[in-house]
Amino acid sequence: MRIALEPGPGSVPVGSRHPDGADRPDGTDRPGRWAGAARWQRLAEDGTPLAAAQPVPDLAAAVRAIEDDARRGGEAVRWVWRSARTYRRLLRAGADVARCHDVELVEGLLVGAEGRSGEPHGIAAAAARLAGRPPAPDPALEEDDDGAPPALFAAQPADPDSDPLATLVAVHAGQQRRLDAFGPGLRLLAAAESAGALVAEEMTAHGLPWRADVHDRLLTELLGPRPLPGGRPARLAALADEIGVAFGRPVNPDSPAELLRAFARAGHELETTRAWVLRTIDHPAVGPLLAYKELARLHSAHGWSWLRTWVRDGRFRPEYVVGGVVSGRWATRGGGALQIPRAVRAAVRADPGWRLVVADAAQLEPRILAALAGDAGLAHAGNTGDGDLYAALAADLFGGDRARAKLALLSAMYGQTSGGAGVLLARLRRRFPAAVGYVEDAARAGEEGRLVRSHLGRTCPPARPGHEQPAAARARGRFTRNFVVQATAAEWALVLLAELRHALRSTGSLAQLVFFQHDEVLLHCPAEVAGATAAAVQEAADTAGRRLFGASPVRFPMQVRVVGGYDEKQ
DNA sequence: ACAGACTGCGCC
DNA sequence: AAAGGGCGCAGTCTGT
Repeated sequence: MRIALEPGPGSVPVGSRHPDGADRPDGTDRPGRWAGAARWQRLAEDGTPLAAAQPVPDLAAAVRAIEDDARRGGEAVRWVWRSARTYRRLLRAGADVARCHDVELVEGLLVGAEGRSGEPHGIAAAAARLAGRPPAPDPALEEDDDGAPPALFAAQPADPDSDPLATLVAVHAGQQRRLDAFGPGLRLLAAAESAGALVAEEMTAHGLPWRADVHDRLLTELLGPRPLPGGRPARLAALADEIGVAFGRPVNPDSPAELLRAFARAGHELETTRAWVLRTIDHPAVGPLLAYKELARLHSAHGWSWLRTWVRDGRFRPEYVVGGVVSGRWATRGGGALQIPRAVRAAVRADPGWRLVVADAAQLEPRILAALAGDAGLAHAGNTGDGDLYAALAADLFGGDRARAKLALLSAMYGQTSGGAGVLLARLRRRFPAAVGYVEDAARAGEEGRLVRSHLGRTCPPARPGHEQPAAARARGRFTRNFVVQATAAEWALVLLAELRHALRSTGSLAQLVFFQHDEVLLHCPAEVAGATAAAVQEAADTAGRRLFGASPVRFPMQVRVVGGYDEKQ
């Protein structure tokens, strides 16, 4: 059964915060009541209403009751809501759910699949689309967390369709019909994307354990003592001085233009000041400049000001944007969560008595390609030896040179041909014609202006006009070539997350999903369940492989570490 | 003063 | 002949 849920304007969680206003140390809020005009309506699987809409006086308690009943063997429920903002509010009120249908995320998938990429996919636009009205640009659907109503409903009080619950129910039913027009893949993707939204909200609520004291110590070791706000750390100032001395006059190392002029005066005409270019020239400023660049980046991107902004009560809580990237990868808003540099990963530490389970999919993208293309040879290469696909490939085809094997494979998936990649690619093509042919077909589709789709049906947005020039067409080909692999890898990871979450919930595990980055998951769990948690991750990976590719021989091994700190090898 | 483009680099 | 996919972020530069 499904239940469409609309918290409605003005409903706010009451008493859900700790008395002092802070989150509880375990990252959860105290269960609270949810006052306001919440309503819900029971639906059949196809979205048809089974009963009249009902007001729900205490939403969080009501949701908890239904979920508890399902856990005890009652009917399973899939909650239908407008967006994960509803779930964020439920979580704060102390209610979590097993399954949902996220209307705005599904609308995004459908809009793309129907060849209308770029059209808005908020509920207002979805309702307009359903009614055959021109898709009005989405009003700012941003709604603050404490429940200010979105402008959408406030703006149309007289419209009978402005009943938010009725709109939700109608759009959801329409989505069920539209999903029928596509294969089962898109349905699976819709469910996985929705589950991903649950995971994302829960990960933000749990937070990634982050030791501010360790981070501060690392920064101090590398940069010198913490400077006054806005100030430049001692180590950076010293390096800037060294650079000035090397050039014979002060140069701002943060200004590429100044650096180019300074190098030109010294007889080095450079195109850019990228680090790999600087490494090729012989000048006394290069050493300190490279050191400066590395440390300046650490300071500005993940330094003390980042720490103060993003870490509270021992947790880093990035906001994940599910499906925020065209390929379906997640993005994050603020905090640079997907670019945590290795240099500060030691600050990610499990609580006392707890462990981190760090799991990443080994060589995910080539394995995805093998499965997508049905390339038995490449699948076999991934299953030989100790599971190192690149090493197997190297032994088989590249005289044991793992680096060249990796370059060849990545070139096939990214469209690179420089650096000798073209020759390696030719060798790869002869050995794995299905896999290489698959990405080359995708590249050709892009060059010819056609659309490509992921395995489950996420559709790449069409090229913008002006891509008729050869250079642009080739760029488009590289994009579509990569899209089919990256987007399918992203949906595999999404299904893994959904399966893992399901497994943890159904066993009552205390393990928490706390971080996700493309092909890597971090869990935080009591030490005594770390082994079981690690096993659950591999099981979820296997299940994800079967869900996407059925009986494919391709395996998806996870490299799992059970550690105290994110930087530890094991 | 502000916005947006550009540069360069972190992660996958 | 040459041709490297996807992001977010901070700082500089440019245009208004």
